[in-house]
Amino acid sequence: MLKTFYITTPIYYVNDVPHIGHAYTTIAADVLARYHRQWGHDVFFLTGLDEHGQKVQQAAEKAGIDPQTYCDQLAPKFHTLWKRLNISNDAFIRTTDPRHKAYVQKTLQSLYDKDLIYRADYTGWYCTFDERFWTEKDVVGGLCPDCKRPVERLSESNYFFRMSKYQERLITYIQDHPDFIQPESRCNEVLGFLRKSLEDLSISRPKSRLSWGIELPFDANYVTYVWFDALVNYISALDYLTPKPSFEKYWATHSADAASDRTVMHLVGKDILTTHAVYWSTMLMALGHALPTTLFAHGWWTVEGEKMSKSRGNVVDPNALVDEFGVDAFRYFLLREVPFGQDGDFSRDAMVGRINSELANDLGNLLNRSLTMIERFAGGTVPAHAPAADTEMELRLRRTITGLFAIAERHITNLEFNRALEAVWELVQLGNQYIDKSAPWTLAKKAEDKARLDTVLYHGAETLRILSLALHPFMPQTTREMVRQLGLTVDLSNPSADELNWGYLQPGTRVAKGQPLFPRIETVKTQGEARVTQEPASTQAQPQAAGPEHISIDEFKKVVLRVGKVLAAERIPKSSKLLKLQVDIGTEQRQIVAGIGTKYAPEDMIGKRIVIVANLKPAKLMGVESQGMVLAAGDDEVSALLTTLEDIPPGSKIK
RNA sequence: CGCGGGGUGGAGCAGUCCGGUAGCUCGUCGGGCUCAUAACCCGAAGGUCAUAGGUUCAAAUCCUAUCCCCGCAACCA
Repeated sequence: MLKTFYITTPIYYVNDVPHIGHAYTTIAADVLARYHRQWGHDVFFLTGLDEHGQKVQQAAEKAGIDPQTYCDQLAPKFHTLWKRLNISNDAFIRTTDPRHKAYVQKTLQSLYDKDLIYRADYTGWYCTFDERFWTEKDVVGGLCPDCKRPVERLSESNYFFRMSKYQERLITYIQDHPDFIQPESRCNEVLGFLRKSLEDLSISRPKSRLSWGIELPFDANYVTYVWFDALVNYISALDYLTPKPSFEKYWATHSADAASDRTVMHLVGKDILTTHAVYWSTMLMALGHALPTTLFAHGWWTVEGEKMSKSRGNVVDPNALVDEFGVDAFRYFLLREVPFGQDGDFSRDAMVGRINSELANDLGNLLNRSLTMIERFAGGTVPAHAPAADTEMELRLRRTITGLFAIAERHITNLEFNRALEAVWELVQLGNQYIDKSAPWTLAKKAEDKARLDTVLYHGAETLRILSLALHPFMPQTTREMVRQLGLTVDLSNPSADELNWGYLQPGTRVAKGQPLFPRIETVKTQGEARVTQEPASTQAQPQAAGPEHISIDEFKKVVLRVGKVLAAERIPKSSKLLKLQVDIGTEQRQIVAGIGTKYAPEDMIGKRIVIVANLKPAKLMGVESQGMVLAAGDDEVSALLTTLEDIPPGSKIK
């Protein structure tokens, strides 16, 4: 029976344009899909968008359009990017698809009928932003532990999925299937999470506060929780798409055994591991379905050493990178640079380094020099391998080639893309060494070395053909160009058995040398340091908006500023930057907490005249009351305190 | 003692679980080659493996303590 391989990315939440993280998961999934197709497996590769929920509703409101229009506008950004990145997904689904909605409702109804969903009253702290309730101990200082926004006390009647019922079964399952959740550290994380007692999951939201969702089939006053809706996509798509991918084929009959001929693999970012490992797994148990074979949580990218965030304006736009470096260089870099389960750093220097050294110098140059020699020394057609002319070098090259696919298979099966590529590059290097040691340019000078020359040229070309096969899942476009230049018209995505073996390349094939695969990216040398031209064009790189709007003098007068003299100062324990100041402001003494500890030592502050906001509402910082605010200059970090030019008495008014 | 990750030749990393010649890529230096995208190949230099103790015949690896860095959290009022 044909092996099946069902691979999914998360369906991405459409509250923003796609960034490098989306591209990363999707490219990894694409490599796996292409790899398995190449080996003749029956692959279904699903990706799509998650379009319901509060955040979409809010984003749409902000944009002044209805949620569906909002989603319709954003969806093409993803869809188009996947096309540009040569993503070979079999379907691109959206949760606002009526067929998906119907399936979710069917699912909800069946769980309700089995009494696995029940209605109950719940009172708790609710965070609007995250659309979830928090327990008493989670909520610190009235703030959501996740997003730090204020939570509100809310009591409402909701529908709950009996998730707690499956806790023990899930723990046992995970322990019995060590390959289910990967990498191992993430598996331990999930088991750690499951040590706490699992509660039932609220899977409804009253329409009164959230209408943008799928209506519960058994209560029209509610829509379903966005995660319930989203997770179901992994099975709904198999059912409703046309032509029907078939749930029976890709999922129902699969066993959790990794050696089975049915594989179901979810790739997710580490941030949504729990949702998948716990919510989705228990949902599947309740539905009576098998769990996925593998749930792999990959790492996150930082950018130039910093966390990527919209506020920092350093969000990497995959489109800009493709524009500048090309699709395959981008795909290659992401998978080569960092082990898939770990966090990694994206930097231009690192990317340019890999492109120049590995793609241009090693791989591209190998093709270029090989073809040039075939043109120059063999009249432009692949010469025949003369077995009698073999040396230990040819044997070694062929041994490496023969072993390559097995090594690559092992690494790709383990999702160790970087290792698979390392293994391929060993062959690239061996190819370059082989040419150097064989020195065809010398052989070409003597007629009696003709057989030897032909053998070397043939081995060079055939090595490149094998390389194009091995690299095709990673760099589909480049590898097609490689075989084109080798004079072949093969379909790398669906090779015949012969093509996978040494010796497929026929003597007499006319090569078609073309442009270098990867032109070197020239850097500007500045004081011995390699620098590349420019930072990537950021989508946010707009000039600072014209300053804040004007206020009236009366508005300014609302702020009471006074000169104060610091009487005492001390660090607040366990705080990195907070100082507690006792300040004389003439009429009284104030205790002020200031975030200036990174710049000023407490002893430096004593006796200093400072400027404070005297009528600010008191607030507690790390449990310490602050009755005012010290004025200081600086953007992110405080760089200078304000004081007065003359020594005037504390309490003096500032106007 | 908030949680977590980390400190290994100039840079970035592997090795640490299961003690026993410190490895890879880039960079540097020297050489070779001239088919090739100033590419390729060969060789070399360069590390008291954060620090201090301890266990051991033997420690980057195990134990203890300390210092430093980076995320996250708590705080720029």
